[in-house]
Amino acid sequence: MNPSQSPSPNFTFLSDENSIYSVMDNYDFSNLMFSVGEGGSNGLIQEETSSPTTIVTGESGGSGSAFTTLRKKESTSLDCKNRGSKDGETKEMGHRVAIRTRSKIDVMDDGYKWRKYGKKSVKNNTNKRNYYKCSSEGCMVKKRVERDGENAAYVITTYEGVHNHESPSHVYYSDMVFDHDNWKQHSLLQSIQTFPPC
DNA sequence: CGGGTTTGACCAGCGC
DNA sequence: GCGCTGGTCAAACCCG
Repeated sequence: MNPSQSPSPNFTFLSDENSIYSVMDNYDFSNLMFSVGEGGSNGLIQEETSSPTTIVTGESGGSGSAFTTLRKKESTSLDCKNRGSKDGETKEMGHRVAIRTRSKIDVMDDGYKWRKYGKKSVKNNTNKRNYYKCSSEGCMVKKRVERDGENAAYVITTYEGVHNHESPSHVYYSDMVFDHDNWKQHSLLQSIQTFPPC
């Protein structure tokens, strides 16, 4: 991942700069924590306990994944288990990214069209967890959205899988709207944009 | 009428 | 083996 790269057109939060500014009022992306787990073993984690936003990416299935680290650290109900693993084997479940964001609204408009298919109350969280699938034909990307059980001001959005299509609101966002000195902020979008192809 | 949401039921994995 | 829990399904419902 290279923060200096031009952003991929595959992902956009919004359709224009004004919208970006407006969404930045709703999502607090400052001081975000960013971590990448490659194969579950070489995850890099930069901890900032006061971070209003947390991103964790990684391939599911690794026993030492960043997901696991986050889960242990924050005791959230974020599901990072490797369901389906057996005897050390890992089952291909696709790329996953978790974003913990202090937000006034529950569902981040990430440019893709989602269809809700489930809602469930989970342990250690009084708030319901919502399940979404990408409504694009043939795209199996899923996301889970839930309020942090410990701090309802935070929303945990977990993306699972990779889109095999471009965002319906296929619009390039401008680097201008981001503070280039804030590498982490830029990385937030980069991490989501760089989903590998299905 | 088509597409999205709601919600109870069902299933599979995991821990005890 | 059993109960708990998370994830998914699908029928009913809602809305534009």
